[in-house]
Amino acid sequence: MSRLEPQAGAALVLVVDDEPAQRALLSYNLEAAGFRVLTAQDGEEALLVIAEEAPDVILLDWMLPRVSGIEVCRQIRARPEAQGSAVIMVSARSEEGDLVRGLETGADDYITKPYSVSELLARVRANLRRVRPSQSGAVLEVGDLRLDAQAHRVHRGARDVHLGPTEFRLLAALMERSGKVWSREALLDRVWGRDIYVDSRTVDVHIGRLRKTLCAGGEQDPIRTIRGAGYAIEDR
Amino acid sequence: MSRLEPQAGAALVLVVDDEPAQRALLSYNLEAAGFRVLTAQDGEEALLVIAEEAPDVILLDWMLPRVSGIEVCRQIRARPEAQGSAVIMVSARSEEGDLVRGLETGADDYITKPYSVSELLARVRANLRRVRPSQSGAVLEVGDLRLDAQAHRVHRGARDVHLGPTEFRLLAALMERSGKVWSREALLDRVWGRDIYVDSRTVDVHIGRLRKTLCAGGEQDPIRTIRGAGYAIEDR
DNA sequence: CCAAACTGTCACCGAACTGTCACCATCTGC
DNA sequence: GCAGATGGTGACAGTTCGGTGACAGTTTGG
Repeated sequence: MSRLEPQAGAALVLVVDDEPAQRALLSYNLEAAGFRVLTAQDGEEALLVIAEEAPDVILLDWMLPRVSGIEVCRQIRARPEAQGSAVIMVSARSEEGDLVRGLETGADDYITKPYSVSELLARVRANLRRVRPSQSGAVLEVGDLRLDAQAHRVHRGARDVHLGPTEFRLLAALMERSGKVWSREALLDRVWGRDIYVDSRTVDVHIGRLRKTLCAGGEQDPIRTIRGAGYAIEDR
Repeated sequence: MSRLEPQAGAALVLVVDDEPAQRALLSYNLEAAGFRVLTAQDGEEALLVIAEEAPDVILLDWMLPRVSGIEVCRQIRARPEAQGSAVIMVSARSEEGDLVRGLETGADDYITKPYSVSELLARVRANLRRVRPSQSGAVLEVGDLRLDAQAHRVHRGARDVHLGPTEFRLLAALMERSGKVWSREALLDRVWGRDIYVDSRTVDVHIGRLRKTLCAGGEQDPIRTIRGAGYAIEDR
């Protein structure tokens, strides 16, 4: 496996582990596979990072000092910003009770030590595929809309629709969670990136442009405006 | 665990296994946990069922006659109707290569035999939570009222109800604790926020508007006024 | 190097939403 | 039945919010 440069659009993985050596090992392997990696050494730090960066996948060590992993997991799941993240618990124990408790608490998956690098990466990718379908070349479908992330192509029914880069990412975000209401801030984060500063009204303008293009054939508007809250895309 | 009747809204699980005894065992346990269950004895039958019923979760045995589970998994993933399903591979072998191949092929999860019933159910539920987020959480229901916080949407029976932001939050508060009597002050706190000061009669006006909208189809008023105390919403 | 495509911001407008009031119907205790 | 308290509601005016055309700056592709 060759070393890849993490790109701006690469998936973001948060590693939560109290042992520096573990963090370094995981980070190294994940970065080598092209992921962007953040680390935290305890639950408290993890929650801070999550609030700021909204990682796509969270690797959470079971044995944390002070607060147990399961408790951290529960806290993470209680945060609205973390709804879009997948949580993978990492544990030295393979006792079934732990597994069950972990999953019931809201973890999405579970890896038992010792694990191989390929298993780790497979798990991370499998979860990523679920949480961020558009980042893994999947084809998203909502109603008569089809978005092929790999081919960078959008169809409305039989019609081929051309979108600019921003509108494309915007539509991909909306379609990834159809029905979910995205606030303007969440969309800015997701589509424009965390550190870019643009006026939140800019989202409106792009939504307008997106609507115009999507409905150029006289179709019904698939984007719903929720006054005071944001936008959502919907099947009907 | 007591035996539950599978309800109309219950999640649908497809069990694919060639051994009748296995199918029966899995079906029994899943049904006992309240799931609706379908079965198929090979990949071909599975694909037929998937096309017709679009199950939420598919439990796929690795060792199938004629066509291997991994091949079936690939075929399932190729079907657009199966995009909304989670695939859990069930295997007797725990070799890592299989796991990796399974996940890379598009399986969402993996259970190794022997597994316990609680592990099975935990896995199914965890995957369900991902695939059908609305079936496990943010939806409030009281009588024929349904409020989906994620989608910011309200239904009265089959009718789609449109509410303004304030009415939406007001209804959400009432529904969150159905039966509880909310004083005007408590509602002001909860819906308008602690530091905003508005006349407490304003609550009355919004309750009135809410009632009008909720009963626009001639339905019964779901909001009860408790003279001298406040308001409550109720199932009846 | 130029034209076309794409972006972000602004200003303006209409629609939606809000809070308050006045007036009336009910209810409560006496 | 009466007076006072309580709750329902239509009207209204002020405010906020979202849609959109215009425009200028920037990037892209040939």
